[in-house]
Amino acid sequence: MKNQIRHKEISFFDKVYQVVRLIPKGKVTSYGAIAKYLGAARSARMVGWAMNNSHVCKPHVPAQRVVNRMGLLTGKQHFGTPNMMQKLLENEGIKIKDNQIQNFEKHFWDPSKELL
DNA sequence: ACCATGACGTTTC
DNA sequence: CGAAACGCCATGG
Repeated sequence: MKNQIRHKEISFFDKVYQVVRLIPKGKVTSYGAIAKYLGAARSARMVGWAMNNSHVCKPHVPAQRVVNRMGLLTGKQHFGTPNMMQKLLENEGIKIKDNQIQNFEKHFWDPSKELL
């Protein structure tokens, strides 16, 4: 992949990574919210795909804080071990049951609102 | 340029 | 209420 900045333009993926890094500890957001913040509300799939490539990203991308709109840990399988994502979130004070984040709205962090 | 992929989201059945 | 079908769009081959 092109990866990083070949010219001056920043890739869609890189934008996603930056937003994900801005998610406060103990907070979570959805792919759609990130996509919306990036101006591509209908590109939620791209956000998820960007996370798939997040493993090539330099620092640690807290992809565990990014879930689908229902607060479901859909991408936990991509953390190497199936329980890694849940454990990371629980370590931040988030309760999860059956891959579902409890009090999802309470932990939800909307970049287009909070970050502004 | 065309086709396949994808950690989503909405609608439909 | 759950599963499937569609839509959506950036990226790679």
